Amino acid sequence: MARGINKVILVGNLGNDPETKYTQSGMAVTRISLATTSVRKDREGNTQERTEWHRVVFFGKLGEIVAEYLRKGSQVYVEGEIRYDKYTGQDGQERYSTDIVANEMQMLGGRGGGEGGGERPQRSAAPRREYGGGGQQRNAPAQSPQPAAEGGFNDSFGDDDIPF
Amino acid sequence: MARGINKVILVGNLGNDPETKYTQSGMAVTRISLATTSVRKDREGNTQERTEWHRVVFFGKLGEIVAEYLRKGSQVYVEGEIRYDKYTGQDGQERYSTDIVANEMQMLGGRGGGEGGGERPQRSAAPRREYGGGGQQRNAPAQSPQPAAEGGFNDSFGDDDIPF
Amino acid sequence: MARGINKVILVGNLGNDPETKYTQSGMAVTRISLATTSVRKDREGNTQERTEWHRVVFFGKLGEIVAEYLRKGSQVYVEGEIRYDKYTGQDGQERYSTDIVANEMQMLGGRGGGEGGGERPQRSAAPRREYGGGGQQRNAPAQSPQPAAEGGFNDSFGDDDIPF
Amino acid sequence: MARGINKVILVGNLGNDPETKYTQSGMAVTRISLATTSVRKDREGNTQERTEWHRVVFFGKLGEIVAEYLRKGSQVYVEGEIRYDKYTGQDGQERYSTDIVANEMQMLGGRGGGEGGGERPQRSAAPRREYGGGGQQRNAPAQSPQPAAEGGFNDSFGDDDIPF
DNA sequence: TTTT
DNA sequence: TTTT
Repeated sequence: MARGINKVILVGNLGNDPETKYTQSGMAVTRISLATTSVRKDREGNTQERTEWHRVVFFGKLGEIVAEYLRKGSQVYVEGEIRYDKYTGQDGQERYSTDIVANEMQMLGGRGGGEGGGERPQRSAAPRREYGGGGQQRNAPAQSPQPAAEGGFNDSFGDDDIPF
Repeated sequence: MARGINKVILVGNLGNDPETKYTQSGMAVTRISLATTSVRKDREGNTQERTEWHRVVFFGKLGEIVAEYLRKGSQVYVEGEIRYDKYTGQDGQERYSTDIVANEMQMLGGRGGGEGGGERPQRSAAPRREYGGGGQQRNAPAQSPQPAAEGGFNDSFGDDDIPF
Repeated sequence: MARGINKVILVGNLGNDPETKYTQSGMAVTRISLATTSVRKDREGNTQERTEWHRVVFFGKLGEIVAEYLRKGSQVYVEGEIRYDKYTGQDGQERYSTDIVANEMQMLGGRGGGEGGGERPQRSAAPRREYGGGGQQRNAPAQSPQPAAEGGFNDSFGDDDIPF
Repeated sequence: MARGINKVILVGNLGNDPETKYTQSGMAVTRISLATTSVRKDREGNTQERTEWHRVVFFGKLGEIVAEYLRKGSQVYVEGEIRYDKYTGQDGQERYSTDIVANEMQMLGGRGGGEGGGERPQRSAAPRREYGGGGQQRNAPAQSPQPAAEGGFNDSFGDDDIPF
């Protein structure tokens, strides 16, 4: 029963390799620093460039995938939500941090990115979701404005099962 | 291993009450017609208004919630993906349809909307996702730019469990 | 020549009335505090609720509209980008802040929100965009709440002008 | 005074080279066919893959940029809105089409994509956006007669001018 | 700290 | 600080 939408969509490049730690229960928690640069013209007509560095955190399976496939320089699509935290530093001072808690990730560009591991294939990841739930299979070819069409997709329920 | 992002975000009002049918396996499939109106100025400076009517479909539990809580006139936030289908009409002609397959929904405005059922409380719904997975509980107060802070939130793993 | 996408979409309620100040050049800068609440189940099955308070800032005309139409309690859709700032406090300490710089806003729910000014009509606002740019006008027929399709829209260029 | 949000975010690859035509008034109208592939597991645990082919249209300056920099195979981020159209075919039959009218585009992967033109640098494009709206006049960079997008940063006012 |  |  959420009240509100808190959604972030980022496309950017990693400033460093991902850093992964594990919780006591063994869950991966991977962090990346993601740059997004935007450009605008100021009132004098000069080009102004500004880069934001996002702290993005991936939990669980997603964290493992990020750790394995992303590297410094990798370009990535991330979807998640903003989380603001307050904590007390070692000096007793209150500090604030802002993180993007990712729930979807997609590698871009077809190459892993920077240096090593570049041979990784492009892939994406998100929490599994089951579609449909009905009976037999249907073959509903995708609409393709192009000659060659895509193969059928399975709605997981047969034609007779479709109520519309 | 998806290749691509196909994401739709809509905020609009229902043109009619939702229509629900059930698959043979008992899964709800609820459809709504959702209006979004945009306004632009043409080059003559005249205001141009245009309404798009989106066919949105909700499966399973989400379909049941939509059927129960939304009515003609209800304002709603919908997130989903575009699905293009091709089928053959009774006249043997090929036809195309475009649907938004919803995976998240949130009622807006606090009132159900139109006529009946208006007493429904505001609520939202999306496929359950489990967060974290670690051990004990932590109390990580939300960052509040203001004096009074938010109560703790449970990351499902204790402080000692947090690797950062 | 931007490199990256930095996009935030929020739906939430104002915790207080908007606060507006003006730059020396007379531009409005309006700030709101926007709450989004999410709910998840922890691994024990307990419902966990957490509210994020977003600092959202609106510049210029958008800032004026927000100041005029939104109130404490108002529900609103906001689109913008994340901006991280670092500054030095009066105590000489470095501090960080995170803001959502809004570029689109839409009032939700049909009522202004909280207390006064509730009689405001629902409206939205965003930087004006010109559509089309071509020749004559087309007719923009009424909308049918039904079948997916749309009647004509005014593309600001005549049918003969449409290259497809 | 829009009522509603109609937003589409796509990341995909072009199935063919872009096709550009010009209106009588000389505005570019460029179309691409963009593939997004998603994967899900059906209830039998089998992997199901489905590709949607989106018809995306870019007007004005954005259309020119797409025509120049994108090629078959290029990976691209697109933001826009859904537009449903109804028209009458040569056979007198009513037909429907669905287009994504883009207002923002960003090339991904650093390489143009498929075959020729691969040497193009990565870049992005969106209609210029002016921030603010206050006092004197700012320099308003040329506007493309087209869609439009959002605001952004570029505070265009000095530090002393910032009221927060 | 990335990327161009 | 909102909202439910």
